[in-house]
Amino acid sequence: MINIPKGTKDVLPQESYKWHYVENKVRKVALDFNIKEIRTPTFEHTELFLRGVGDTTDIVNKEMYTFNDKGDRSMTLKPEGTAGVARAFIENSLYANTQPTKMYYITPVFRYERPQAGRLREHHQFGIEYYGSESYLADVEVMCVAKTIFDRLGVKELELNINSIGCPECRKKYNEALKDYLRVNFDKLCSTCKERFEKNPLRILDCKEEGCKAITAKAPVILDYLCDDCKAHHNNVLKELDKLNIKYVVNPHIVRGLDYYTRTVFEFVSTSIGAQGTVCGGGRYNNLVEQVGGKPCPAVGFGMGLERLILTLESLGLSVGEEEVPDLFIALLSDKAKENIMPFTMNLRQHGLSVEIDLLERSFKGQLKYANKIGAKYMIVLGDDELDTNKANIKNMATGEETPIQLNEILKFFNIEA
RNA sequence: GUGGGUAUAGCCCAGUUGGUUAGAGCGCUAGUUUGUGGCACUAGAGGCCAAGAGUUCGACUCUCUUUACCCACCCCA
Repeated sequence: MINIPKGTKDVLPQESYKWHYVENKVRKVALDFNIKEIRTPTFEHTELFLRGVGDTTDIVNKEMYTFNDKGDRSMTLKPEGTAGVARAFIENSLYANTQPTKMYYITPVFRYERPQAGRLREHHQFGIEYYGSESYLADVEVMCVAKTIFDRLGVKELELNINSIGCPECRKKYNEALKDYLRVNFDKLCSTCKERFEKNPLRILDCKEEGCKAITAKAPVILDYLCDDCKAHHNNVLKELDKLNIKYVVNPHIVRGLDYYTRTVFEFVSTSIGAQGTVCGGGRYNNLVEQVGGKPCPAVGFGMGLERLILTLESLGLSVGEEEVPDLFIALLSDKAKENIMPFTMNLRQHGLSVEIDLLERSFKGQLKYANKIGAKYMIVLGDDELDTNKANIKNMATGEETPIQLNEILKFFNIEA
Protein backbone atom coordinates (compact mmCIF):
# COMPACT_ATOMS: atom_id res chain seq x y z
CA MET A 1 0.00 0.00 0.00
CA ILE A 2 1.39 3.36 -1.03
CA ASN A 3 -0.01 6.07 1.16
CA ILE A 4 -0.30 9.81 0.99
CA PRO A 5 2.87 11.81 1.67
CA LYS A 6 3.24 13.13 5.19
CA GLY A 7 1.62 16.47 5.74
CA THR A 8 -0.63 16.33 2.69
CA LYS A 9 -4.37 15.86 2.52
CA ASP A 10 -6.86 14.40 0.08
CA VAL A 11 -9.94 16.50 -0.49
CA LEU A 12 -12.60 13.82 -0.88
CA PRO A 13 -15.75 14.06 -3.05
CA GLN A 14 -17.96 14.42 0.01
CA GLU A 15 -16.04 17.43 1.31
CA SER A 16 -14.90 19.27 -1.80
CA TYR A 17 -17.94 21.49 -1.53
CA LYS A 18 -16.25 23.27 1.37
CA TRP A 19 -13.46 24.31 -0.93
CA HIS A 20 -15.87 25.46 -3.58
CA TYR A 21 -17.64 27.50 -0.93
CA VAL A 22 -14.60 29.38 0.35
CA GLU A 23 -13.05 29.73 -3.08
CA ASN A 24 -16.23 31.21 -4.48
CA LYS A 25 -16.54 33.64 -1.57
CA VAL A 26 -12.98 34.73 -1.87
CA ARG A 27 -13.15 35.14 -5.65
CA LYS A 28 -16.28 37.25 -5.34
CA VAL A 29 -14.62 39.53 -2.81
CA ALA A 30 -11.64 39.92 -5.14
CA LEU A 31 -14.00 40.80 -7.95
CA ASP A 32 -15.72 43.41 -5.79
CA PHE A 33 -12.33 45.01 -5.20
CA ASN A 34 -11.46 44.79 -8.90
CA ILE A 35 -8.60 42.40 -8.23
CA LYS A 36 -7.74 40.07 -11.09
CA GLU A 37 -6.45 36.56 -10.85
CA ILE A 38 -2.88 35.68 -11.70
CA ARG A 39 -1.62 32.13 -12.03
CA THR A 40 2.05 31.39 -11.81
CA PRO A 41 3.91 28.07 -11.91
CA THR A 42 3.97 25.69 -8.98
CA PHE A 43 7.75 25.65 -9.11
CA GLU A 44 10.29 28.36 -9.81
CA HIS A 45 14.04 28.71 -10.01
CA THR A 46 15.36 28.30 -6.47
CA GLU A 47 17.22 31.57 -6.84
CA LEU A 48 13.93 33.48 -6.89
CA PHE A 49 13.09 32.42 -3.36
CA LEU A 50 16.63 32.89 -2.10
CA ARG A 51 16.47 36.50 -3.22
CA GLY A 52 12.81 37.16 -2.67
CA VAL A 53 11.97 35.43 0.57
CA GLY A 54 15.43 35.90 2.00
CA ASP A 55 18.19 33.43 2.72
CA THR A 56 18.18 34.01 6.48
CA THR A 57 14.60 32.79 6.87
CA ASP A 58 13.68 29.35 8.12
CA ILE A 59 11.46 28.88 5.10
CA VAL A 60 14.40 29.14 2.75
CA ASN A 61 16.98 27.58 5.02
CA LYS A 62 15.27 24.38 5.98
CA GLU A 63 11.76 24.10 4.60
CA MET A 64 11.95 24.24 0.83
CA TYR A 65 11.23 21.38 -1.53
CA THR A 66 14.23 21.88 -3.78
CA PHE A 67 15.36 19.55 -6.53
CA ASN A 68 17.44 19.58 -9.65
CA ASP A 69 15.59 19.02 -12.89
CA LYS A 70 16.97 16.89 -15.71
CA GLY A 71 18.79 19.92 -17.08
CA ASP A 72 20.52 20.25 -13.71
CA ARG A 73 18.70 23.49 -12.86
CA SER A 74 17.79 23.99 -9.22
CA MET A 75 14.03 24.24 -8.88
CA THR A 76 11.84 24.77 -5.82
CA LEU A 77 8.18 24.11 -5.18
CA LYS A 78 6.77 27.48 -4.19
CA PRO A 79 6.96 27.95 -0.39
CA GLU A 80 4.78 31.08 -0.59
CA GLY A 81 2.86 32.94 -3.24
CA THR A 82 4.41 36.38 -3.45
CA ALA A 83 7.81 35.78 -5.02
CA GLY A 84 6.38 34.12 -8.11
CA VAL A 85 3.96 36.97 -8.63
CA ALA A 86 6.76 39.50 -8.29
CA ARG A 87 8.74 37.57 -10.89
CA ALA A 88 5.77 37.52 -13.26
CA PHE A 89 5.14 41.22 -12.64
CA ILE A 90 8.66 42.05 -13.75
CA GLU A 91 8.99 39.48 -16.50
CA ASN A 92 5.75 40.50 -18.17
CA SER A 93 6.42 44.22 -17.73
CA LEU A 94 3.22 44.73 -15.81
CA TYR A 95 4.88 47.80 -14.27
CA ALA A 96 4.49 49.45 -17.70
CA ASN A 97 0.70 49.29 -17.42
CA THR A 98 -1.43 51.76 -15.54
CA GLN A 99 -0.88 51.25 -11.85
CA PRO A 100 -1.76 49.89 -9.43
CA THR A 101 -1.72 46.26 -10.50
CA LYS A 102 -4.10 44.38 -8.25
CA MET A 103 -3.83 40.60 -8.42
CA TYR A 104 -4.99 37.60 -6.47
CA TYR A 105 -4.09 33.93 -6.53
CA ILE A 106 -5.22 30.62 -5.14
CA THR A 107 -2.29 28.26 -5.05
CA PRO A 108 -0.78 25.30 -3.25
CA VAL A 109 2.36 26.10 -1.31
CA PHE A 110 4.94 23.66 0.00
CA ARG A 111 7.07 23.70 3.11
CA TYR A 112 8.90 20.78 4.62
CA GLU A 113 7.69 21.06 8.20
CA ARG A 114 6.52 18.77 10.98
CA PRO A 115 2.76 18.59 10.50
CA GLN A 116 0.41 19.49 13.34
CA ALA A 117 -3.02 21.03 13.75
CA GLY A 118 -3.37 23.67 11.05
CA ARG A 119 0.04 23.01 9.59
CA LEU A 120 0.71 20.92 6.52
CA ARG A 121 3.53 20.32 4.08
CA GLU A 122 1.24 21.24 1.25
CA HIS A 123 -1.38 23.81 2.01
CA HIS A 124 -3.35 26.28 -0.04
CA GLN A 125 -3.30 30.02 0.07
CA PHE A 126 -5.48 32.72 -1.24
CA GLY A 127 -3.38 35.82 -1.56
CA ILE A 128 -3.53 39.29 -2.99
CA GLU A 129 -0.81 41.53 -4.34
CA TYR A 130 -1.06 45.26 -4.88
CA TYR A 131 1.82 46.66 -6.91
CA GLY A 132 2.62 50.25 -7.71
CA SER A 133 1.15 52.18 -4.81
CA GLU A 134 3.12 53.54 -1.93
CA SER A 135 0.05 55.03 -0.31
CA TYR A 136 -1.23 53.95 3.09
CA LEU A 137 -4.59 53.68 1.33
CA ALA A 138 -3.31 50.57 -0.43
CA ASP A 139 -2.29 49.01 2.89
CA VAL A 140 -5.73 49.73 4.25
CA GLU A 141 -7.54 48.42 1.21
CA VAL A 142 -5.55 45.20 1.40
CA MET A 143 -6.61 44.71 5.00
CA CYS A 144 -10.16 45.53 3.98
CA VAL A 145 -10.10 42.67 1.52
CA ALA A 146 -9.21 40.23 4.27
CA LYS A 147 -11.74 41.79 6.61
CA THR A 148 -14.46 41.59 3.98
CA ILE A 149 -13.79 37.91 3.45
CA PHE A 150 -14.06 37.20 7.16
CA ASP A 151 -17.19 39.31 7.45
CA ARG A 152 -18.91 37.55 4.58
CA LEU A 153 -18.06 34.18 6.05
CA GLY A 154 -19.43 35.31 9.40
CA VAL A 155 -16.11 35.17 11.24
CA LYS A 156 -16.02 37.76 13.98
CA GLU A 157 -13.48 36.21 16.29
CA LEU A 158 -10.27 36.98 14.43
CA GLU A 159 -7.97 39.53 15.96
CA LEU A 160 -6.10 41.90 13.69
CA ASN A 161 -2.58 42.48 14.93
CA ILE A 162 -0.67 45.25 13.28
CA ASN A 163 2.79 46.71 13.45
CA SER A 164 5.26 48.64 11.39
CA ILE A 165 8.79 47.41 10.95
CA GLY A 166 9.84 50.57 9.12
CA CYS A 167 12.06 50.97 6.13
CA PRO A 168 15.66 49.73 5.94
CA GLU A 169 16.90 53.08 7.26
CA CYS A 170 14.85 53.23 10.43
CA ARG A 171 15.17 49.53 10.96
CA LYS A 172 18.92 49.91 10.98
CA LYS A 173 18.72 52.41 13.82
CA TYR A 174 16.27 50.27 15.66
CA ASN A 175 18.38 47.14 15.26
CA GLU A 176 21.26 48.96 16.91
CA ALA A 177 19.10 50.10 19.79
CA LEU A 178 17.63 46.64 20.17
CA LYS A 179 21.02 45.01 20.14
CA ASP A 180 22.31 47.45 22.71
CA TYR A 181 19.42 46.51 24.94
CA LEU A 182 19.73 42.78 24.35
CA ARG A 183 23.46 42.74 24.80
CA VAL A 184 22.99 43.42 28.49
CA ASN A 185 20.78 40.32 28.83
CA PHE A 186 22.51 38.26 26.19
CA ASP A 187 23.29 35.34 28.51
CA LYS A 188 19.64 34.93 29.40
CA LEU A 189 18.50 34.52 25.80
CA CYS A 190 17.71 31.06 24.45
CA SER A 191 20.25 29.47 22.17
CA THR A 192 18.37 30.18 18.95
CA CYS A 193 17.96 33.80 19.91
CA LYS A 194 21.67 34.05 20.55
CA GLU A 195 22.13 33.03 16.94
CA ARG A 196 19.49 35.50 15.82
CA PHE A 197 21.28 38.30 17.62
CA GLU A 198 23.65 39.08 14.78
CA LYS A 199 21.70 37.88 11.75
CA ASN A 200 18.21 39.08 12.49
CA PRO A 201 17.68 40.56 15.96
CA LEU A 202 14.11 41.58 15.08
CA ARG A 203 13.14 37.93 15.11
CA ILE A 204 13.99 37.71 18.81
CA LEU A 205 10.90 39.79 19.49
CA ASP A 206 8.83 36.96 18.12
CA CYS A 207 10.42 34.28 20.32
CA LYS A 208 7.99 32.24 22.39
CA GLU A 209 10.50 31.22 25.08
CA GLU A 210 9.41 32.56 28.45
CA GLY A 211 12.87 33.83 29.25
CA CYS A 212 13.16 35.71 25.99
CA LYS A 213 9.63 37.05 26.28
CA ALA A 214 10.46 38.47 29.69
CA ILE A 215 13.45 40.24 28.25
CA THR A 216 11.80 41.52 25.11
CA ALA A 217 8.78 42.76 27.03
CA LYS A 218 10.80 45.81 28.03
CA ALA A 219 12.83 46.05 24.85
CA PRO A 220 12.78 49.26 22.87
CA VAL A 221 9.81 49.40 20.54
CA ILE A 222 10.37 49.86 16.83
CA LEU A 223 7.50 52.30 16.57
CA ASP A 224 9.61 54.77 18.56
CA TYR A 225 12.40 54.52 16.00
CA LEU A 226 10.47 54.98 12.78
CA CYS A 227 11.60 57.77 10.50
CA ASP A 228 9.12 60.57 9.86
CA ASP A 229 7.78 59.05 6.64
CA CYS A 230 7.33 55.60 8.10
CA LYS A 231 5.76 57.06 11.20
CA ALA A 232 3.28 59.07 9.17
CA HIS A 233 2.48 56.09 7.01
CA HIS A 234 1.79 53.93 10.04
CA ASN A 235 -0.36 56.54 11.72
CA ASN A 236 -2.36 57.08 8.57
CA VAL A 237 -3.04 53.36 8.32
CA LEU A 238 -4.29 53.24 11.89
CA LYS A 239 -6.41 56.35 11.45
CA GLU A 240 -8.03 54.89 8.38
CA LEU A 241 -8.78 51.62 10.18
CA ASP A 242 -10.41 53.65 12.96
CA LYS A 243 -12.60 55.42 10.44
CA LEU A 244 -13.68 52.07 9.06
CA ASN A 245 -14.38 50.76 12.53
CA ILE A 246 -11.95 47.91 12.01
CA LYS A 247 -10.63 46.84 15.37
CA TYR A 248 -6.93 46.09 15.71
CA VAL A 249 -4.21 45.62 18.26
CA VAL A 250 -0.90 47.35 17.70
CA ASN A 251 1.52 44.61 18.55
CA PRO A 252 5.14 45.73 18.36
CA HIS A 253 6.25 42.13 18.59
CA ILE A 254 4.84 40.84 15.37
CA VAL A 255 7.58 40.33 12.88
CA ARG A 256 6.85 38.45 9.74
CA GLY A 257 9.09 35.53 8.93
CA LEU A 258 9.78 36.63 5.40
CA ASP A 259 12.53 39.13 4.84
CA TYR A 260 10.80 41.20 2.19
CA TYR A 261 8.50 43.12 4.49
CA THR A 262 8.79 46.87 5.09
CA ARG A 263 6.59 49.21 7.06
CA THR A 264 3.16 47.67 7.63
CA VAL A 265 2.92 44.08 8.81
CA PHE A 266 -0.27 42.48 10.04
CA GLU A 267 -1.87 39.18 11.01
CA PHE A 268 -5.40 37.97 11.53
CA VAL A 269 -5.20 35.44 14.33
CA SER A 270 -7.70 32.83 15.46
CA THR A 271 -7.70 31.37 18.94
CA SER A 272 -9.99 28.49 18.09
CA ILE A 273 -7.92 26.24 15.82
CA GLY A 274 -4.93 25.29 17.97
CA ALA A 275 -1.46 26.69 18.23
CA GLN A 276 -1.21 27.63 14.55
CA GLY A 277 -3.70 30.44 14.67
CA THR A 278 -2.55 32.82 11.98
CA VAL A 279 -5.18 32.60 9.28
CA CYS A 280 -3.95 35.56 7.30
CA GLY A 281 -0.62 37.32 7.32
CA GLY A 282 0.66 40.12 5.20
CA GLY A 283 2.11 43.54 4.91
CA ARG A 284 4.04 45.88 2.70
CA TYR A 285 7.13 44.86 0.76
CA ASN A 286 8.52 47.86 -1.01
CA ASN A 287 11.88 46.29 -1.75
CA LEU A 288 10.83 42.92 -3.06
CA VAL A 289 10.56 43.81 -6.73
CA GLU A 290 13.99 45.34 -6.70
CA GLN A 291 15.41 42.39 -4.78
CA VAL A 292 14.29 39.94 -7.43
CA GLY A 293 15.68 42.05 -10.23
CA GLY A 294 13.08 44.63 -11.23
CA LYS A 295 12.97 48.38 -11.02
CA PRO A 296 11.88 49.49 -7.55
CA CYS A 297 8.15 49.24 -7.16
CA PRO A 298 6.17 49.47 -3.93
CA ALA A 299 3.85 46.61 -3.07
CA VAL A 300 1.54 45.33 -0.37
CA GLY A 301 -0.46 42.15 0.05
CA PHE A 302 -1.32 39.17 2.18
CA GLY A 303 -1.55 35.40 2.18
CA MET A 304 -4.47 33.54 3.68
CA GLY A 305 -4.33 29.85 4.61
CA LEU A 306 -7.42 28.18 3.21
CA GLU A 307 -7.15 25.04 5.34
CA ARG A 308 -6.92 27.23 8.43
CA LEU A 309 -9.81 29.31 7.19
CA ILE A 310 -11.99 26.22 6.82
CA LEU A 311 -10.83 24.97 10.23
CA THR A 312 -11.82 28.31 11.71
CA LEU A 313 -15.26 28.21 10.15
CA GLU A 314 -15.84 24.67 11.40
CA SER A 315 -14.54 25.32 14.88
CA LEU A 316 -16.85 28.31 15.20
CA GLY A 317 -19.82 26.35 13.89
CA LEU A 318 -20.12 28.60 10.85
CA SER A 319 -21.31 27.51 7.44
CA VAL A 320 -18.83 25.81 5.16
CA GLY A 321 -21.39 25.58 2.39
CA GLU A 322 -23.51 22.63 1.44
CA GLU A 323 -22.76 19.48 -0.45
CA GLU A 324 -23.90 19.68 -4.06
CA VAL A 325 -26.85 17.38 -4.73
CA PRO A 326 -28.64 16.43 -7.97
CA ASP A 327 -31.82 18.26 -8.89
CA LEU A 328 -33.54 15.16 -10.09
CA PHE A 329 -33.36 11.40 -9.79
CA ILE A 330 -35.11 9.24 -12.37
CA ALA A 331 -36.19 5.80 -11.14
CA LEU A 332 -36.81 3.03 -13.66
CA LEU A 333 -39.68 0.63 -13.48
CA SER A 334 -39.61 -1.27 -16.75
CA ASP A 335 -37.35 -2.51 -19.50
CA LYS A 336 -38.92 -0.05 -21.88
CA ALA A 337 -38.00 2.78 -19.52
CA LYS A 338 -34.48 1.44 -19.31
CA GLU A 339 -34.20 1.56 -23.08
CA ASN A 340 -35.15 5.23 -23.07
CA ILE A 341 -33.39 6.43 -19.96
CA MET A 342 -30.04 7.48 -21.36
CA PRO A 343 -31.24 9.80 -24.16
CA PHE A 344 -33.96 11.11 -21.86
CA THR A 345 -31.46 11.93 -19.12
CA MET A 346 -28.84 13.35 -21.43
CA ASN A 347 -31.31 15.82 -22.88
CA LEU A 348 -32.06 17.17 -19.41
CA ARG A 349 -28.40 17.38 -18.48
CA GLN A 350 -27.53 19.21 -21.65
CA HIS A 351 -29.92 21.93 -20.56
CA GLY A 352 -28.14 22.32 -17.27
CA LEU A 353 -30.23 20.17 -14.98
CA SER A 354 -28.29 17.97 -12.60
CA VAL A 355 -29.78 14.52 -13.08
CA GLU A 356 -28.84 11.19 -11.57
CA ILE A 357 -29.94 7.69 -12.48
CA ASP A 358 -29.12 4.27 -11.10
CA LEU A 359 -26.02 2.79 -12.72
CA LEU A 360 -26.01 -0.42 -10.68
CA GLU A 361 -29.27 -1.84 -12.04
CA ARG A 362 -30.81 -1.90 -8.59
CA SER A 363 -34.30 -3.03 -7.72
CA PHE A 364 -37.00 -0.37 -7.81
CA LYS A 365 -36.93 -0.04 -4.07
CA GLY A 366 -33.15 0.06 -4.14
CA GLN A 367 -33.31 2.95 -6.60
CA LEU A 368 -35.56 4.94 -4.30
CA LYS A 369 -33.28 4.37 -1.37
CA TYR A 370 -30.40 5.44 -3.53
CA ALA A 371 -32.24 8.61 -4.58
CA ASN A 372 -32.74 9.39 -0.92
CA LYS A 373 -29.16 8.56 -0.06
CA ILE A 374 -27.64 10.93 -2.59
CA GLY A 375 -29.93 13.75 -1.53
CA ALA A 376 -31.76 14.22 -4.84
CA LYS A 377 -34.13 17.16 -4.57
CA TYR A 378 -36.81 15.70 -6.82
CA MET A 379 -37.62 12.29 -8.20
CA ILE A 380 -39.73 10.92 -10.97
CA VAL A 381 -40.59 7.32 -11.74
CA LEU A 382 -40.33 6.26 -15.35
CA GLY A 383 -42.43 3.23 -16.23
CA ASP A 384 -44.65 2.03 -19.03
CA ASP A 385 -47.58 4.17 -17.86
CA GLU A 386 -45.48 7.31 -17.95
CA LEU A 387 -44.05 6.55 -21.35
CA ASP A 388 -47.50 5.73 -22.78
CA THR A 389 -49.28 8.76 -21.34
CA ASN A 390 -46.34 11.18 -21.31
CA LYS A 391 -47.35 12.01 -17.74
CA ALA A 392 -45.57 11.45 -14.46
CA ASN A 393 -45.54 12.66 -10.90
CA ILE A 394 -42.55 14.65 -9.80
CA LYS A 395 -41.89 14.18 -6.14
CA ASN A 396 -40.29 16.64 -3.79
CA MET A 397 -38.04 14.40 -1.74
CA ALA A 398 -37.94 16.69 1.24
CA THR A 399 -41.69 17.13 1.64
CA GLY A 400 -42.95 14.01 -0.11
CA GLU A 401 -45.30 16.19 -2.12
CA GLU A 402 -46.04 14.95 -5.65
CA THR A 403 -46.91 17.14 -8.60
CA PRO A 404 -48.37 15.86 -11.89
CA ILE A 405 -46.19 16.83 -14.79
CA GLN A 406 -45.80 16.18 -18.52
CA LEU A 407 -42.62 14.29 -19.28
CA ASN A 408 -41.62 16.92 -21.81
CA GLU A 409 -42.11 19.73 -19.29
CA ILE A 410 -39.53 18.74 -16.75
CA LEU A 411 -37.20 21.57 -17.74
CA LYS A 412 -40.06 24.01 -17.43
CA PHE A 413 -40.75 22.70 -13.94
CA PHE A 414 -37.18 23.66 -13.02
CA ASN A 415 -37.55 27.03 -14.79
CA ILE A 416 -35.06 26.11 -17.47
CA GLU A 417 -35.63 27.27 -21.05
CA ALA A 418 -35.82 24.27 -23.36
C1' G B 1 15.24 19.00 14.26
C1' U B 2 13.15 18.27 19.88
C1' G B 3 9.28 16.54 23.14
C1' G B 4 4.49 13.96 24.45
C1' G B 5 0.32 10.84 22.92
C1' U B 6 -2.16 7.18 19.89
C1' A B 7 -2.44 2.64 16.67
C1' U B 8 -8.47 -3.22 17.09
C1' A B 9 -14.09 -3.49 10.96
C1' G B 10 -14.96 1.72 5.86
C1' C B 11 -15.71 5.41 10.47
C1' C B 12 -15.91 6.47 16.02
C1' C B 13 -14.59 3.12 19.76
C1' A B 14 -15.14 -1.39 23.72
C1' G B 15 -12.07 -5.63 24.80
C1' U B 16 -11.94 -7.90 32.10
C1' U B 17 -5.52 -9.96 36.44
C1' G B 18 -2.56 -12.77 29.29
C1' G B 19 -7.06 -18.16 28.12
C1' U B 20 -9.15 -20.77 23.00
C1' U B 21 -14.96 -18.80 17.79
C1' A B 22 -12.62 -10.54 18.49
C1' G B 23 -17.48 -7.01 20.06
C1' A B 24 -21.15 -2.75 20.00
C1' G B 25 -22.70 1.71 17.43
C1' C B 26 -22.60 4.29 12.77
C1' G B 27 -21.96 3.26 7.65
C1' C B 28 -22.46 -0.52 3.66
C1' U B 29 -25.55 -4.73 1.21
C1' A B 30 -30.14 -7.43 1.15
C1' G B 31 -34.97 -8.33 2.99
C1' U B 32 -39.87 -6.97 5.93
C1' U B 33 -44.99 -10.24 -0.48
C1' U B 34 -43.63 -7.60 -5.79
C1' G B 35 -45.43 1.17 -8.74
C1' U B 36 -42.60 5.09 -4.08
C1' G B 37 -37.34 6.81 -0.29
C1' G B 38 -36.21 8.87 4.85
C1' C B 39 -38.22 5.73 10.47
C1' A B 40 -38.37 0.84 12.59
C1' C B 41 -37.28 -4.40 12.56
C1' U B 42 -34.43 -8.75 10.58
C1' A B 43 -30.27 -10.78 8.25
C1' G B 44 -25.48 -10.38 5.84
C1' A B 45 -20.67 -8.86 4.26
C1' G B 46 -16.42 -6.79 6.31
C1' G B 47 -10.50 -7.65 11.04
C1' C B 48 -2.81 -10.98 9.65
C1' C B 49 -5.98 -6.55 16.47
C1' A B 50 -0.01 -1.08 12.43
C1' A B 51 4.70 -4.11 11.24
C1' G B 52 8.79 -7.10 13.22
C1' A B 53 11.06 -9.56 17.20
C1' G B 54 10.89 -11.33 22.35
C1' U B 55 8.63 -13.47 27.12
C1' U B 56 4.89 -17.54 27.73
C1' C B 57 1.86 -23.88 27.26
C1' G B 58 -0.90 -19.67 25.28
C1' A B 59 -0.35 -12.47 23.44
C1' C B 60 -5.19 -7.77 20.91
C1' U B 61 -3.50 -7.78 26.11
C1' C B 62 3.36 -7.86 28.82
C1' U B 63 8.63 -6.11 26.84
C1' C B 64 11.71 -4.09 22.93
C1' U B 65 12.36 -2.12 17.94
C1' U B 66 10.33 0.08 13.63
C1' U B 67 6.60 2.72 11.01
C1' A B 68 2.42 5.81 10.60
C1' C B 69 -0.81 9.38 12.50
C1' C B 70 -2.09 13.20 16.23
C1' C B 71 -0.64 17.27 19.53
C1' A B 72 3.04 20.76 21.18
C1' C B 73 7.97 23.25 20.57
C1' C B 74 10.11 25.58 16.43
C1' C B 75 8.26 28.10 12.24
C1' C B 76 4.20 30.09 9.69
C1' A B 77 -0.88 30.46 6.34
